[in-house]
Amino acid sequence: MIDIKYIRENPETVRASQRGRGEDPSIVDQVLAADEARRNAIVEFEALRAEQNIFSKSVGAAKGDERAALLESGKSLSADVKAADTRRAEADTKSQELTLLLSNLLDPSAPIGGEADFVVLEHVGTPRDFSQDGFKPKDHVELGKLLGAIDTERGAKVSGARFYYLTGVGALLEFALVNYAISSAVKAGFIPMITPVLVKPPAMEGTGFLGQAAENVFALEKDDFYLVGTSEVPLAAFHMDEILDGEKLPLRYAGYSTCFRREAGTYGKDTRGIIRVHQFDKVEMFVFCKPEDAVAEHQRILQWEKDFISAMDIPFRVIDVASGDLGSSATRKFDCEAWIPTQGTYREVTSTSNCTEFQARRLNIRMKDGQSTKPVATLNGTLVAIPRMIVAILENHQNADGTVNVPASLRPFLGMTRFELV
RNA sequence: GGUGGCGUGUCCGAGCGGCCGAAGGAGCGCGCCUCGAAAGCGCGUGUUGGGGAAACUCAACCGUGGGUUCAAAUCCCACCGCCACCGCCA
Repeated sequence: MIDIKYIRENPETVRASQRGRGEDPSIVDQVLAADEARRNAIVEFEALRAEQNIFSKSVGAAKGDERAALLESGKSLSADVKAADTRRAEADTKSQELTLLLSNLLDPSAPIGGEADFVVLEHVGTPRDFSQDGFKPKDHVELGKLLGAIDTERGAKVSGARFYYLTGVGALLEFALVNYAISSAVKAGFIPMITPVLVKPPAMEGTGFLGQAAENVFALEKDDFYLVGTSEVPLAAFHMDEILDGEKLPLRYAGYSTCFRREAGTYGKDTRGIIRVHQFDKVEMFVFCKPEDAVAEHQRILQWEKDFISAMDIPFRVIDVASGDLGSSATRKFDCEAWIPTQGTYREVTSTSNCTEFQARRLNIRMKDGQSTKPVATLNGTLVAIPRMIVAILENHQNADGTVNVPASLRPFLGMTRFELV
């Protein structure tokens, strides 16, 4: 949510931001109109209520006949107050609903455009030249089968398309990745967390996933729960309705959870393998910090992401995601994309967003800063999303015979240096 | 799933129709005392929104949402959460 005061004072900036995202700028004017109506309704209600408060006190003080007479006249006042209260509540709801439709303000340095208009910020490492090694790389599905690591057929049999089993060394690899991720996060000062994956509507709404992203959210309608698509949701909502001590910021959490995604509108995209699946595990970084520190913190999170991928010895690049592809909460987003040999391209493995105060306002998370109380900034970033990292590791570190070398950083966690054929 | 109890300010805890934004205590802040500190004493100490240069003032907030009433922390209903005991269970 954008601060309504800010919208009032800078409507043109907000309109421009909406346009930059390819969203409707006229919502801004609807928001302003609704806000005006809301404020008028409040003034009206408060005036009546003040009158009634004075009246009620006089009744309390009166005795006998005088009191009985007063009681009669109080009834119509009471009805007026009630009506004004109803109007106030309606105007408030309307204004709230409209304000929630607005996406976060755009960082002016974010590239403008759609999914394809990202800017490449840097390349790290060099894609391996398999012709030098004298063999054609196998894709992760094939390698997964040879190593007994991934079973997509049985995943489909049991749960349908985009489901899979991690088996044997595949399962071990997940545990190693998670352990490596959590232990390095703890070293960096993060508080490790295991979060709920079912959340109630306010948590989902507050993090901004029920807007344009709603079609990708699994819902348990019978029980009024949503399945989270990322632990960003329960981590952000962890401090919902709280006032944090400014001295204790930044608060950094590393959450491990399963993630569920409907992947609506991706029919025919990445249907092979485990690049795009309905369920996977992920370690997510989430930070609450002072608004003025958010940009620097965003860079820190990006650095932790780069460190992780580098530790896996995977070549990757960093992109500055374009305005139309940010999601409603982010003011700016950087993705790290790993080189996938059999696709001959870079694919997103991690992503970090600066949500400024957008989520904090929706979730009512504030900080004490000296005398004043104001919303905090929130940021999130992937430390490791398991399936995509497994894809990158298997494909990049494979040998001609189908065995796969284990990256040095993972060896202590796996107790092996190579995945052998089964 | 059953039964009983409970949700009040930073915390503990009283209030159970009007004089209650709310006693008392702890904590915290300021001052006195002291070489300094503790103890002691005095004063102060919630949030949000509106008006005002300010003093100040108006409205809302006692788990959440409804209802009754001229008037609700207080009565009624529903929901949520917590605690205890019983049953069941990873």
